[in-house]
Amino acid sequence: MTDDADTRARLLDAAEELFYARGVQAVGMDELRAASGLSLKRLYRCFASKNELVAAYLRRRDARWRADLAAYVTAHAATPDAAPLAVFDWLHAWFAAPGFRGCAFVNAVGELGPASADVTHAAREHKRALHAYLTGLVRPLGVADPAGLATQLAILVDGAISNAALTADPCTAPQARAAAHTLLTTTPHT
Amino acid sequence: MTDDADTRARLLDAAEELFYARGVQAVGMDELRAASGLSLKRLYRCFASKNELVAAYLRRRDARWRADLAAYVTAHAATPDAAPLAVFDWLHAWFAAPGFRGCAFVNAVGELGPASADVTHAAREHKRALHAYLTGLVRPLGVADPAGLATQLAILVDGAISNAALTADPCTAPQARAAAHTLLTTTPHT
DNA sequence: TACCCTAGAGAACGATCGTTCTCACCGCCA
DNA sequence: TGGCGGTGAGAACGATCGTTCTCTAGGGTA
Repeated sequence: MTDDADTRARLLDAAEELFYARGVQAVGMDELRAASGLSLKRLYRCFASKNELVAAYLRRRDARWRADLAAYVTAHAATPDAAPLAVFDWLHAWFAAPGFRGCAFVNAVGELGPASADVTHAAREHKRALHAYLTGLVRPLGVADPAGLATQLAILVDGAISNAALTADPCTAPQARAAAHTLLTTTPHT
Repeated sequence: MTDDADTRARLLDAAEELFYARGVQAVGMDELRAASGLSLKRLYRCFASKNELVAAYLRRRDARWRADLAAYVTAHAATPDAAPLAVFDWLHAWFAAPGFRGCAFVNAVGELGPASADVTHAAREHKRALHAYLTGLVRPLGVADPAGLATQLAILVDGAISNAALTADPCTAPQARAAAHTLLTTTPHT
């Protein structure tokens, strides 16, 4: 058995679950070995170091998080106007889900921050991609400044996540949704 | 010399600088000893464990952070209407300050989270106090739902902090301020 | 059957962690 | 002057970390 895609997936599954639930530094490589069922040798053949594994964990989580969000929005938004608000409905469900513990990228940067350039880069890429997605959602609405409005929505998204993580109250999401609704209806149109 | 207030202050100064800059787990007790100039014995007489020191660091940072914010707002807000917006001007200056690295409480909870009840409690108290402060700022404006509006403003504050921390762009603050302005002017009044 | 390459299990390693202990030393009261 | 309680400096301790190494076992090929 070489380090094929299935092996990587199993390892990343274990890494995501443990890293997100307890933080990066609180999870040791031996625990990852036990959770993934792999041997240490294969683990280190997939990722040469813990840093690489952490970076891969963040990259995959970014892709999956945004794919889940986009799938929900396209499934639940009947009209283009409803799409930006559906983002906050998805957040509401996420906040209430067991194991929710805030933004994995904010947590990772707060924990490792300046010590790991890979983590900082992955987090920055995540936020940039989210902003681009939100810009795409508001552009069809014919607003005057899609990028600026997307930035304001992104601030609401991040704020809702942080607030929900600290207060453990999922109802932060409806409040953020209401604020987004206000911003969307009062922003100037072309 | 006993563990008087000056000793505690020096230790907490060092702890705040190091914990905030590099994360809690990345800073060892020996480094705190070197940075504070205290001996390990006195250090452990002030705080019986690292956990207690971390909790004290967060409590003092909460008090100072909110005092600084309140002082700025009272000094720079000419009218009650300007007060909530002044919050975001203060954030703007903070984001641009050297060493800014996001919300200390979000970072600490993300790093230690479920493993430390004291940290979670301190962070929750911080957010609760901020919400109470914002409620006090919007109440004189005669809005219909001061607490709800304060929650929305708190979401903007947290979102601006997270965004600025990840993107290293202080201009998140003006965008959050603009969003706050929209919310303030369109909220129903009594 | 004999050989060899690889994999798994886990011991080993050096570093570092939080915490405690040792020990020489100093100011203080009798 | 002579003990004495408390101090600072740092060694020591057990635990745990990320990473590497050893050793054994097994399966494919000639």
